[in-house]
Amino acid sequence: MGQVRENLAECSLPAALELMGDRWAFLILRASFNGLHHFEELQQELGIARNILANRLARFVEHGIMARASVPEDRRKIVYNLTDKGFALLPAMVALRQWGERWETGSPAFPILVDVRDGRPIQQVAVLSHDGRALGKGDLHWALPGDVEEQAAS
Amino acid sequence: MGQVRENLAECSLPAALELMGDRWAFLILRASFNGLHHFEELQQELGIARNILANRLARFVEHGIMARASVPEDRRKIVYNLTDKGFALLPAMVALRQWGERWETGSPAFPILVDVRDGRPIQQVAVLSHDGRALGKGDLHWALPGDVEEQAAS
DNA sequence: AGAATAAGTAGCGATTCGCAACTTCTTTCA
DNA sequence: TGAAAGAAGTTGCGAATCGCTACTTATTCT
Repeated sequence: MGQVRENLAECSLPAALELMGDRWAFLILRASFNGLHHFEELQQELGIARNILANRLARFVEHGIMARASVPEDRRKIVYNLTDKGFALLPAMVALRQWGERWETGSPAFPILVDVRDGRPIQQVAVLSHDGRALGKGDLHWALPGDVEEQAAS
Repeated sequence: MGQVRENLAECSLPAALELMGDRWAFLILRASFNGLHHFEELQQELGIARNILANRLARFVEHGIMARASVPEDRRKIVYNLTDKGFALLPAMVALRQWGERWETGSPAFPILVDVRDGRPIQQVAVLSHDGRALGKGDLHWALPGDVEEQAAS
């Protein structure tokens, strides 16, 4: 861990943070995941300023994590829905939320996410090895292309 | 999904975002995870403004995700190290990075994280059911306290 | 002693945030 | 059918934050 100095500029983390790296992005995402799809709903529930919300929604649409559609039955209304790309942020959001529960609020914070099939709570989001072991502080290191292919072949 | 309207105010996500919800927080965290522990190292590698970096490090220390210590051998130097609380943000960081790789940059972005035991790459960070199935778009819903205890007893 | 290094701090212009009021289009209601 | 209300923004403006550069302080090297 830490032997390889990653080139920070070419990494995908900055790209992700450009979109999601502000105080509202994940909250909007979660609200949408929670069934809020209209501008006014989001604005009132989150308490976000209207211009900021408008700006974020536009950026989300621009970046393809939300789709904007007007409602035929009521042409005043606009529906914002998560795309697959937007839904793919769920693990990051859940990880952040679980971290907050464990280390900040301390409480399990209902309602919780459960598997719809058996109603059981989801696991802690974790970094797992290829065979499913949870990897902790000393279990990880950075590898360059050559190293990995070599190991995969063995 | 979305039937239960979560009380957004009492959730732990805002608490997490208060600390990590800006463009630099996760980048500093990753740099630290990557073996950068000094002010000047972080500043030069990330290209972050000095006052902002100082401010973020102070906040991280204040919130207990980093520990600040002076180096006995060279008393000019200060070492910043991740605490367990800070390390616990790794799943969120990796999830974000993997999302960026998959949906933004498109490339696997070396170096990659591998299991130190067998050198194999880590899995995709995902939301898993109690028995380890990856849960997707339609596989989740929100549950209130009563629902969950009921299911757990069965 | 003098120069260099590490870790900040201070000043200041530029950007972003957040609040409140206003606009536009559409729907409902009397 | 005309007036009021609802939905989705937009605009203006003061406050806070960001980012760049220069400066400070303490320590170490030569």
